[in-house]
Amino acid sequence: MSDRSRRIPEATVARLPVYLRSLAELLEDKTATVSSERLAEMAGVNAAKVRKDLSYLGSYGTRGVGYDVEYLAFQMSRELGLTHDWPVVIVGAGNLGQALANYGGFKERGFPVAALVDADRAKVGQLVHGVPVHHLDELPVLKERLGIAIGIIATPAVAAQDVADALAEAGIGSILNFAPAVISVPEGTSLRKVDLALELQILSFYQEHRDTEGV
Amino acid sequence: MSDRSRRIPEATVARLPVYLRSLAELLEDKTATVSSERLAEMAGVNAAKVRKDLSYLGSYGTRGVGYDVEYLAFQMSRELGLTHDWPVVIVGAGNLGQALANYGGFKERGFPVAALVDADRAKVGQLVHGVPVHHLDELPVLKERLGIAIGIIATPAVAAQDVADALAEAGIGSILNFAPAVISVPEGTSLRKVDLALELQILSFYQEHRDTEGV
DNA sequence: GGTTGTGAACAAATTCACAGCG
DNA sequence: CGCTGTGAATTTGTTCACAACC
Repeated sequence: MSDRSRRIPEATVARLPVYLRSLAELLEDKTATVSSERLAEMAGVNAAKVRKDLSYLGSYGTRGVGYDVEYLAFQMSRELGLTHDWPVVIVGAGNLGQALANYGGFKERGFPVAALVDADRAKVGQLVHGVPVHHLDELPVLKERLGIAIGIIATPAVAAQDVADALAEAGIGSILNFAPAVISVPEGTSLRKVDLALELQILSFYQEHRDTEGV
Repeated sequence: MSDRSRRIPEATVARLPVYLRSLAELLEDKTATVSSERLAEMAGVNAAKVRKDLSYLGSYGTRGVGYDVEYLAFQMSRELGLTHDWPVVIVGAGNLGQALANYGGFKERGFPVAALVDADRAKVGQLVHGVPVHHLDELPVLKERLGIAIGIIATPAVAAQDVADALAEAGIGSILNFAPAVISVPEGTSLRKVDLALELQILSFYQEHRDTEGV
């Protein structure tokens, strides 16, 4: 019996994109099938974890053979909701927001930056790498017109909570927060955070404790 | 008995910077003491977790009163190795590398960008927001001269493993990888990763499964 | 009385190890 | 025979609940 029917654990969800990236590489190499061992090596985890993770999607492997790369990639894309693009809006047209708008990796992986938004009216109307800057108040309109489901917060920390409120208010149900601040969102809204300096602080800890601990 | 002597769990280490940020806010407000309850609220976790986490650092609280903000902040900074700056080198002077060099949050939190490095000799000698671009081969020299202990990989995915090798070779023991690739590092080197698009892919999953699951 | 610090209980995640199937 | 899929065992992380202490 497969685990397909059960809720997929968060830790597994966070690894699926890594597997998908590995599968994309295998597709480019025209590799037809892949073992859990090989996929584990590519994804930087162990084989048991790969098999357990994939079992949550369904029984898509063949014993004695491995997984069909193309079929598995398709099933995984479907599960992740990556069979179509997700236009995103970046809130905050400062340094970080502009840099993110310019970062090619988003569009490349299915998340085109459809709009930039800022509270500063002096910035409205500008084009940042081809993306127009709108006023924060335009969020609801932009959401409808451009089909935006994900908002990226790239403002200073003090503004982050207000922006999160505005995004939720506009009906944008997924938020990626780059501001170094803890924010709360309404029930039903998904929230993830990326804190660039925080990662360095964690490295600093292990650097300081190098003798006694690895990571 | 406190847990001070024991190894601090990874999950706890990852939260310490969040607490430290909250303590910094309290210091600005001239708040003298803080309860686990209040700190939990600020850090977006629950109070039991705060107390458990802090107990790994030592018994720095006072029953019936709470924690002395300044003293706790000091102890935490010391534990995290944040009592001095950590100059970093960014490898890759493309879009992402330049954006990161320009991101004020690093210097502000004790990680000044001391140098940029690139494999492309055409970029060498340029100044990016005041930071000079050197050739990749200069890594060992820069490491010694500038006291660099942390390297940030901001290259395309294909170059990431080579860069990681070069960083390790140069004796840089902590690596933060922004390239969307799995890389391996020698025993004793600390590695963390930030994959911008991956976070969006995770949000996409929960967006797609909105009816049945929250996050 | 109020709040910490921490064992004990619980939950989540990982790894083992092997039956089951191609 | 080879490799998946998965229960069971183990490890790691979280939460509870209360004794200890100010």
